[in-house]
Amino acid sequence: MKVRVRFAPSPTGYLHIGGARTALFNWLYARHTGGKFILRIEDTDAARNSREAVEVILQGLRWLGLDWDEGPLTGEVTGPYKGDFGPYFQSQRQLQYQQRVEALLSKGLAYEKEGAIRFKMTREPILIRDLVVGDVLRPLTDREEADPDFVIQRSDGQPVFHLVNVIDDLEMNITHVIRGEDHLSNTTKHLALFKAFGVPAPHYAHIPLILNSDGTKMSKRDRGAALNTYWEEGFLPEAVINYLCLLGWSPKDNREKIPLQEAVDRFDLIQILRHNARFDYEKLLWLQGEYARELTDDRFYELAVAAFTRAGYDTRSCPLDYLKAALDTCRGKFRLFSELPNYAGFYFKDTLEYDPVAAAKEFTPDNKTRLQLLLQNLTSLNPFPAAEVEAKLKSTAAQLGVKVGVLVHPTRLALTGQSSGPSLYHLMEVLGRERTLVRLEKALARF
RNA sequence: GACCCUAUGGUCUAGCGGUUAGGACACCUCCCUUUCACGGAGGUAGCCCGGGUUCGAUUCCCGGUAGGGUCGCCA
Repeated sequence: MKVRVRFAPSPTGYLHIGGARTALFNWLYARHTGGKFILRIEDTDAARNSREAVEVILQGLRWLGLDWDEGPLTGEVTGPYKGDFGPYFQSQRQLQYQQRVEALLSKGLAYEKEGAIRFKMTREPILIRDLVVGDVLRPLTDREEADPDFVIQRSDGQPVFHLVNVIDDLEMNITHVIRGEDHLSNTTKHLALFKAFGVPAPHYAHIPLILNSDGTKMSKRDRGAALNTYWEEGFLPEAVINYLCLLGWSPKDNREKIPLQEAVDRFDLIQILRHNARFDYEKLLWLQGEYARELTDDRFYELAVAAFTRAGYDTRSCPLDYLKAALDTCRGKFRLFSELPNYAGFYFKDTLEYDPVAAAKEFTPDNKTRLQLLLQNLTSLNPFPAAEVEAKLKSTAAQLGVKVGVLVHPTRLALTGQSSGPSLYHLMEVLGRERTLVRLEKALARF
């Protein structure tokens, strides 16, 4: 039988990083097996339902490159979708749920109480055969012992999660349910429902959760919990995907950087680890740097401009040659695109603010004399290529009898306002003779 | 409270009935260098605890501890 897996998020207004990994593992398994990856929106709770909330999920998956074979095409609940098992919004499948509830009632497997419909739950322990966790025999808890049955339809007529989840998996012919381990205990309910419907249950694979770096549960407000913050901060989707692959799964060959296609080739459910993983932002950043260095020029420019725009810079109004030359000096020097405006904003500003700590250290009487000489020597340089600038800077240092660094640091501060940045000689070439001289003069006035 | 899952450096992990327990991130030192970053060379740091099985347990079993999860007319 062809593998059919699904990712079934609830539209809560954001896509949790753990949810993203669940989607990724489902997607990997579908692509690995040549099966189908289905997106289904669990919007049974009308209060949470909004088009925007669904769009957040769709955008997140699209950004990561996790394309779905069946599911909604827009966030509109009654909108277009692809696949033969739709609609893919639970709110649009009320009829199916009604019929199933009727069936259970007529078979005596469910009953009404105080307006709600309750399912007659088995009293016996249920065996869960999990592909990741192994065989789990789960008896009832003490509370369940006291009242084992559970509500499948609220008194207002709305079906409840456990019910709709099972019915949809059943009717969409889902073969493998890959979901967070937080559902492991609930699986007995689902197994009992499948049995009541007289159909075999899908295979289950409960994957461990992602925790905060301090080991606590990652909730909505925790740093890094919402997927959209990653693209807002300038992360690359390939870095995020790669990192997520590494949480709970390993290619087992001591490599960390895994091309997606290779993950697809090698992924399997039984290799998934059984313990929770803590989210390590630093390691994600490292992978980000790895991928950032490999970007094509065009993509690099595009992401860089987006970052500047987001930070309020109008880079589009400056000459393309200048823009590209400026960005070229930044390649490989930073990891997150959100760092870029601070790193290289000096290219696009008329007035610099000097880092006060660096200014106190570099804008000294001794350095004033030195920069004045440098300014004088540079004035004669025209044109202004990096190699010539470098030679001039070094000869000036020699003339002053100081190491090059002594001259470099105040010069960098004068030209960029900062104590670190792109290669000084190259950024001077990009700024050009005029800007460089003006900035040196302005800085000298501050001494 | 009951039930379930889990346990290799700070973090992600590889691994095994006998290994100098491997890799990566982070951290520290040094080299390279105009700063930063990259790169290169080193380094600190680990099998949760207690029993049992065994000639021998990090590895298998049991117990404890710790962490996580579930027990909703939330999903």
